[in-house]
Amino acid sequence: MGRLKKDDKVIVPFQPDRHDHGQCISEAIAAAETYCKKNGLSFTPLRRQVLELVWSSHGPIGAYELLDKLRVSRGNAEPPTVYRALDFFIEHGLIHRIESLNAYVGCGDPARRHGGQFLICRDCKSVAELDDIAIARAVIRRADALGFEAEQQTVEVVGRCSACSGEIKNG
Amino acid sequence: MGRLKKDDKVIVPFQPDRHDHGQCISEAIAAAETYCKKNGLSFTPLRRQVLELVWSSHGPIGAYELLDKLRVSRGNAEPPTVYRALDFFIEHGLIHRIESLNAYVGCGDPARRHGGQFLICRDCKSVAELDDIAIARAVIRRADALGFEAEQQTVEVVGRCSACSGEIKNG
DNA sequence: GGTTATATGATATATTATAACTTATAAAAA
DNA sequence: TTTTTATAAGTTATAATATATCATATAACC
Repeated sequence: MGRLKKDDKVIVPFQPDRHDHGQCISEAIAAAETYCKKNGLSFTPLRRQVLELVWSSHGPIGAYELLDKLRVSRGNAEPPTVYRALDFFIEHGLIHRIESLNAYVGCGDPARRHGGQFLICRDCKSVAELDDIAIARAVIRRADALGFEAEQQTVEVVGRCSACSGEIKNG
Repeated sequence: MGRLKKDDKVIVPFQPDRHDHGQCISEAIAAAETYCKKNGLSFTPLRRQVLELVWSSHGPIGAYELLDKLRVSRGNAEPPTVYRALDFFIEHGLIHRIESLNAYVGCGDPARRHGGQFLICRDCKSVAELDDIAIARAVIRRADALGFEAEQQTVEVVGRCSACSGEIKNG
C-alpha cells in the first residue's frame, strides 16, 4: 500500500459498521445547518429531513428509495419533493450525486469546494469519498494542456474495498 | 498551458469541424471489425449499424436518439435492440458511456484497456476523450493506499473547451 | 441434420427525472 | 403593517432512460 500525504483526505472512509452512526448523522446535519446559516440558505424542515434520510443510509441512496422513506412521515410526498431537496443540496455541495449509480450521498466536507471522488465497492456497495488533490491536479494539468477550462470534475472508481477483497483471500 | 508528455494521449480531440468525418467513421468501424475478429466477437450488421450511428454523431449520443436514427432503416427497432448493441460494445471497450450525460461515444482506442476520461464542454457539448496515465496512476495510488482494488475508473470533467472560452475572450 | 449457443424481435413494464401549475410560507418594501 | 415579491412546497401529469421476459431467427458445433 502507498502512504497518505498531507492535503489528502478520506472524507468518508470504508467503515460502515465501526462508528457511532447516530452521532455521525447528527454531526453532518449540524454542519449542514451551520453552512446554510452562514450562506443565507434556508434549511427548512423538509430539507433537513431529506438530508437526514440521505445520511442515515450512510451509503448511496436512490431518489425513489428516499421518497419511500420520506413517505413514512409525509404520505403525500411526490418525486419533485425529493428531487428539489436533492438539487438544492447538490447545488450547494452538501450532497453528491454518484452518476454511475443514479444515487446520492451526503458530502462530508461541504465547506471545501471539490468535485466528487468516489471509490465504489462492487461487492458490498459501500462508497468512500476522497478529496485527493493529486488526482484533482493531474486532471487540471491535462485539461490545461488542452486549453480546457475545468470547472467540475467527477471521479468514480469501481472495484473491491479492502474488507471485501480480504474476505476472498481469507475465505 | 502545460505540455503533453509521453504515455499521454488525446484519443478524440476537440476538432469537430476540422477533419474528414466520413473517413474518421470508416476507420473506427474498420478498427472495431478487426478488433472483433481478433477476439472472436461477432460483428453483426445490426451492431455495425449501431456503431456507425454512434460514430457518425461524433459526440455523445443518447440511446433513444440512436433508436430514432436506427428506425430510419429498421422501422421496427425497439429499445432493447439499441441497448443490447450498446452493452455489447461497452463490454468490449468499443463504446464508452458518459454517465453524467446518459450518453454514449465511440472509443478511439479499443485495443488499449482504459477507463473513460472525458472533457465535456458545457457550451458546445463536444467531448474529448483522454487516456492520461498520470490521472489514472494518481487514482490507483490513492485507491491502493486505502487497500481498494481499483478495477474501473471513470473521470468526467465539465468545463469550457478552448474554442468556447476563446470565443468569450474575443467576442 | 440435429443440437446448442448466440443474437434479434416484440411486448410490457420498471426506473429515474422533470414540466407546469397551484398553494403556502417567508422576506422585503411601501 | 399591509402589500408586494420571492422562495418553497404540494400536486398532477408526463418525459426520458433502461430492463425483464418470452418468442423467433441465425450461426456455430457436433
